[in-house]
Amino acid sequence: MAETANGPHPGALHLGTLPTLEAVAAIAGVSKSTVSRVINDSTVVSADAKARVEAAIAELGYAPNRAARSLARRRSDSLAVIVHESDATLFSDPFFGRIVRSISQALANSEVQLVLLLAQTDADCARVERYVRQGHSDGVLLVSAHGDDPLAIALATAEVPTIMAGRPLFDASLPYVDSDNRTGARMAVEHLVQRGRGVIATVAGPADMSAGVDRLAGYRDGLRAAGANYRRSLVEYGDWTAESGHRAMRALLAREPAIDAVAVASDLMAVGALQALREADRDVPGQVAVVGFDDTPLWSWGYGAVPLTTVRQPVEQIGTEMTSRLRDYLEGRAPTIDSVTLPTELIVRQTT
Amino acid sequence: MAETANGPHPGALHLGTLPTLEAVAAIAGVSKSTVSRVINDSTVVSADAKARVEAAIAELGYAPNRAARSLARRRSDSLAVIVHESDATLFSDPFFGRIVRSISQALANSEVQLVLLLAQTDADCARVERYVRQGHSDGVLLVSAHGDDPLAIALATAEVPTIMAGRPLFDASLPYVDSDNRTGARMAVEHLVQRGRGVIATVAGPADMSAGVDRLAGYRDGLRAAGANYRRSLVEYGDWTAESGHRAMRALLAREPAIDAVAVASDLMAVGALQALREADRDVPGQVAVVGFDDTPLWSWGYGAVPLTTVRQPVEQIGTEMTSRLRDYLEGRAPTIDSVTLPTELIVRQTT
DNA sequence: TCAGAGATTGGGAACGGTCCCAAAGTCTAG
DNA sequence: CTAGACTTTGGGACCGTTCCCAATCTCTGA
Repeated sequence: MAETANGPHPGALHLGTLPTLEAVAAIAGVSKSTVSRVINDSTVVSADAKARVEAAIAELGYAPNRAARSLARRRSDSLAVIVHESDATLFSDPFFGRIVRSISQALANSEVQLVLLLAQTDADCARVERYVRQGHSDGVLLVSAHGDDPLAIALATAEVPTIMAGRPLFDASLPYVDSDNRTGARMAVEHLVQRGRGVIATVAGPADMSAGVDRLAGYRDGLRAAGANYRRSLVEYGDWTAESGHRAMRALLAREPAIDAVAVASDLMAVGALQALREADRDVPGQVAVVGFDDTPLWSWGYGAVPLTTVRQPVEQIGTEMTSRLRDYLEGRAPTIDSVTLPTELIVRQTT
Repeated sequence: MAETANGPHPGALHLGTLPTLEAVAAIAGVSKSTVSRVINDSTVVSADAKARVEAAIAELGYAPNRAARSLARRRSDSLAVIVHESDATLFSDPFFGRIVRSISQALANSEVQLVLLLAQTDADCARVERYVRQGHSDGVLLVSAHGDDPLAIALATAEVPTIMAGRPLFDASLPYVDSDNRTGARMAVEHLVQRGRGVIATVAGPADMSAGVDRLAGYRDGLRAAGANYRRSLVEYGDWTAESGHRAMRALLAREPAIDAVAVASDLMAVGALQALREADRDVPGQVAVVGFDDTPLWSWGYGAVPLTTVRQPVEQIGTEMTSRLRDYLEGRAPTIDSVTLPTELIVRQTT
């Protein structure tokens, strides 16, 4: 440490030679202030001065120093994307990747940086919370696996503008962007009813996550709407993994062999369920119809099975919507951050 | 813009109240310099002063302002992770997520931020290059899908310390961390030979990516080592997707129905190949043995098929190794960034 | 002709750290 | 007792912006 502090820093050598605002001012023959005005699109600059400054900027390849700007503006021009998946279970779930990618894209043509913070252990959470609390980023996009995320609660009490992906279960007053899980699940059941299925089961998600809870509620809505013949609900819970879907489907078949349809709360669990059905020699969709949820690109195509009928949720749109809402607030275009629920859509393929 | 510049910035309100180094100094009854020394672990501070400063820091909940520190140190304390996947094909590949996650973890208990930059279009690339060139981050971790990535070439010529995931095909002088694809593929073939297979084909990756090229070379190495009976190589190319694996496997079967083993250059392509074999009524591993490559957690477990024998590459280790090598250089612990090739490992499951 | 309004511009004090340099204090050896 | 070395401390310039304030310049209308 002492060594690097004294000697020149090898990786920072090129930084010293970067052009500054002063240099631009000197070349353009104006003051720092004027250059600053041009950079920040202030209208009170004469066309002449503006042209000279722009020429100088182009000549030098100047770009403002972020650190200096942040310091003066007292704003970091960066947003923290916190991904909290305490469980390695969700490792293979492309949901996180898709969300992060869409946030990144939404930020692409702005000056705002995306600082990615992954939290898995409790120690990570504490570190992340400290980081955010210290005002190192202007706002937070929280992508959490959990309905009762302690991190969410912490951020809700801190004064950091935050928006979540997915409705928090504990009703903090944190704004969120979610997809309409309940209606989506209801549509899935209605579709199964229309196909003439009589005994409709479900593999539900965890009861401590809003996506799990809402999709189960939608399943029940669907049964209720279908009338007296559908009064009996058949529920087994999974944890989003394919194995859990496999296990749940076996349990359902054991409980009620007459099942002729199942609404599964995620595509990945549906993959497991399909495997269980194959092992039980049930033809899909001949004997049992299956609907998934998510429309995960790969799995929905049905490798190792028939292309999956599923409910699509607009994952990318969740990311872009989160980003724009947070930025609208930060940049004063909106007085508050409001929650929103985006529509889901039934995609009929070959398992129903 | 003018509006937010004049009025108070809603999202930045809390920033104004954060404790500063001066405040700490005042409370501890020492100078700014001394506080700075304590923060930066300078040894030339008396135990007494150090204790007082630490007490003051704890009392105020002080943390240094990143922007101010960056400005003074002329260093950003952030690393850019650039993910360049020009092709949405690779969308579902968890490789990128795993790499990013491991980099993040490697950075977890340091003060270094991870700034994520995703590039898909050419415009993205240009923007990313500009960003990096301007010295906004101390170094770059480049995770690229392409062997001849223009971004890589640009960074190689720029003076930004950079390390790549995967050997670049064009031999820029960029350092990289890669896994030993060639040896891995050879081990796969040797294993098939040991199992008594006689006609061993391969589904290769793209010829313009080092992973594709190296794994194909390893396949050929394996055949050559197996002797005269194995002189004939059977190659079809895929593009890492399951569909392409499916297509390639069908083509191989058409060319040579006597195939009794196939080394596939990725697990995902192996999933497609397995599907093709199932459609062709070949029993796996009875009639045809299959080896994949990657050991992708989900697919290797064999949903919709038998658990896949495969070659494991240490994806997470690639991420941590990239990070530590880059940091060793940046912090003056290493004079240069050296490339390294990490060992791969054959994981025998049930498809061979 | 000239006051006053409006449009431009420049000067310079922050912003919150780092780090060079010199001053003050402490100790050892001659 | 004191020069010289070493340890510890404080002062203050500087990093590259932003933005407030005052100065200058131009133009209009009485």
